[in-house]
Amino acid sequence: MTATTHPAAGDGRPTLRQVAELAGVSIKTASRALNGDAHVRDVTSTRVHAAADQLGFRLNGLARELRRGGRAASVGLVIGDLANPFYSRIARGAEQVLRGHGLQLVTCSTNEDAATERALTASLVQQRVRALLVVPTTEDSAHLADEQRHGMPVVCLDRRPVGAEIDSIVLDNRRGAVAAAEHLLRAGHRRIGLVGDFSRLSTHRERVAGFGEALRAAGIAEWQRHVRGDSHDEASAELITHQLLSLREPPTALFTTNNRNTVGALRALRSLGPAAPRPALVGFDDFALADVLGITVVAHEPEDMGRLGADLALARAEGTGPDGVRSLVLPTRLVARGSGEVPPP
Amino acid sequence: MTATTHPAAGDGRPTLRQVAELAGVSIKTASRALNGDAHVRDVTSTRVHAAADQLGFRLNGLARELRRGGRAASVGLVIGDLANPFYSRIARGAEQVLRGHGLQLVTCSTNEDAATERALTASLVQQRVRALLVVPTTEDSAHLADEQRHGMPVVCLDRRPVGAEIDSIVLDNRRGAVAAAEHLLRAGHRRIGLVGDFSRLSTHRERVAGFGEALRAAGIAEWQRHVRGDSHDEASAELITHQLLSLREPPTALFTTNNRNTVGALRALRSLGPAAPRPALVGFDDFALADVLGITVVAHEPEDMGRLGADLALARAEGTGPDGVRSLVLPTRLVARGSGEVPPP
DNA sequence: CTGAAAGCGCTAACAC
DNA sequence: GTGTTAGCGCTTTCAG
Repeated sequence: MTATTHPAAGDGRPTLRQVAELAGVSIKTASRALNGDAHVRDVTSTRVHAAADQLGFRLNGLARELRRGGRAASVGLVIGDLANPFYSRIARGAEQVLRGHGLQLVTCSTNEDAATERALTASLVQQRVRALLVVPTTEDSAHLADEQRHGMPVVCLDRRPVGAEIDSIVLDNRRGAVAAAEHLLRAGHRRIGLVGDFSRLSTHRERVAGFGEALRAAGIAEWQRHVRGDSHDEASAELITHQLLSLREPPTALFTTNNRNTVGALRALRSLGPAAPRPALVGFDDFALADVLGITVVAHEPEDMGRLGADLALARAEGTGPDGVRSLVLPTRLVARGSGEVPPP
Repeated sequence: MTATTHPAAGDGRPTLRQVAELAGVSIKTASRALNGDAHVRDVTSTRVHAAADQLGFRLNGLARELRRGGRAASVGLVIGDLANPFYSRIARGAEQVLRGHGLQLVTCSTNEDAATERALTASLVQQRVRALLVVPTTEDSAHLADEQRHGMPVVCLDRRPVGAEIDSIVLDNRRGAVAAAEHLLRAGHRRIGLVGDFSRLSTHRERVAGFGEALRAAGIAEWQRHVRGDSHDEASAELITHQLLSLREPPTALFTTNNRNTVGALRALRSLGPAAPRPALVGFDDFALADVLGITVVAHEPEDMGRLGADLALARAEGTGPDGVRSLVLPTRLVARGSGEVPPP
């Protein structure tokens, strides 16, 4: 009595055993042949491959990886929204590196929700991804530190993990913001509005800090008057822009601190009509058609962040990473295209 | 002699056995408790959970899925380029559906290369994803049909599989193109240029067919004179636009058949300078800032394609799919924003 | 060069 | 309610 439990036969796929039987060899020889092991006679190998092709055999990666150490052939990427070009470019960069290692990328969008982030990372850990690339939603990265402590390599992208010793790759937000502010100051602006992201994000805080630094250095003590935060989508950026421009003394220039806020601001400016005076504009993050629209931006390469993040994460996974916590800071560059060079009226 | 082979101890993660030992129960009871099985006394369950938390235990998904039928808790998505918003919106839609089923999305970019597509799908099959969502690169979908024959659910998105009985979800390309062409004809244009994608793609062919249909119906026999193809990136679209506009009798209107070609054309138009006569423009695919730029487009919802594709693929995976091959065609709608309503000079 | 046996971590079946 | 046993499909000893 074989007592064969048939929980669900994979899919209709044959197993290595069936290939071995058809080829008239042991299961181990079949394995060796299909894995390109040198210690197999050519004739044998050929026969095994023929049998495999005939049956439509594919190694079961789950079984293989389980036996080889219980880790999946993939890496997890946890981001805010896959459809935001900033994130999808990070994903693209990571994917490139992973492909070179025969690994695949599992992408998850958090919608910037902390609970979702925790659920997704837990799920990825359960799936035993080789490493975790995370754009953390909140400043509470304790759960990431936890996973790391239990052996899961974690690299934070774009935003710094707070209160946790975790590798990170972020932009030089402060200097990028300084460059943007100085650019506008140089054009003669003294009242500059800032349309910012969620205040809890390190990116936002660093960009505001750089902005304030540059304005204070220019003798503008009341720089905070036109600083707004907590706009993470185009609609709210549009609204905030309208509000700023409706002030008694409206800003003559705007610094929008992410790509969605820049788009929202552009939408607000357009709705003013062609006659209205246009404030100067500099945006953080480059975006599609910024060149066509002539928008001056603080540009950087999200792909690099993804690539470097994947490199570092894989090094950690293989135990070849650097000692101590690594914190990379990537440069930005100001690209002048017209909108930031307009003088005040 | 226990002969314990230690190929690589997962990561540093404890196993279910260790949790069971610490809790003083059998491994099966531990399994039941952690899986929320009803047949466990509350006290026992609590003790098991406490032990699990203490050890930082996470079920090994690989082992679980292997035992439960050899399929991974994920679905593969094979697309041209993750960083193209059209594709990333598809991914977003698919992800939403999968999350509802506790599954994750493995995204792979082919760069529109046929060999890469084959390699990636093979790799996903080996990884035993539950289903495959593919935007096929070529018209040779034989390898996809193969996988399907061996039990892997496959759904083609955006482009029709050729010579293979595979489910697909595509846009109503013909009618979208007809709408675009008629819109331009209505504005008075008779010489309309088309900047198209790779000729091998069903999307391209259907869009050209609809375009030709509308122009012929308007009595324009020589409609093919200004039709160009094989432009899949912004740079080549820009070049082709320049060439079209440099003809002795240049088109007075343009139909760009995908988002990248529209952007390329816009770049070309901008470089003409503000004084030059602007051809009218209608683009296939909506895109960010099209509203701000006032570009008339044939719009549709890529997220829907991803969602419906995931729904169908999962239904197939669970054996609850419809009989026969399913071929869904999603509608498009023309959004007039100015660029398509300009009359000829 | 080839094979037999053991077991990765988990769950299904069937006892008790 | 709980435990025992077998085995998912593969690779890794170790023996020939």
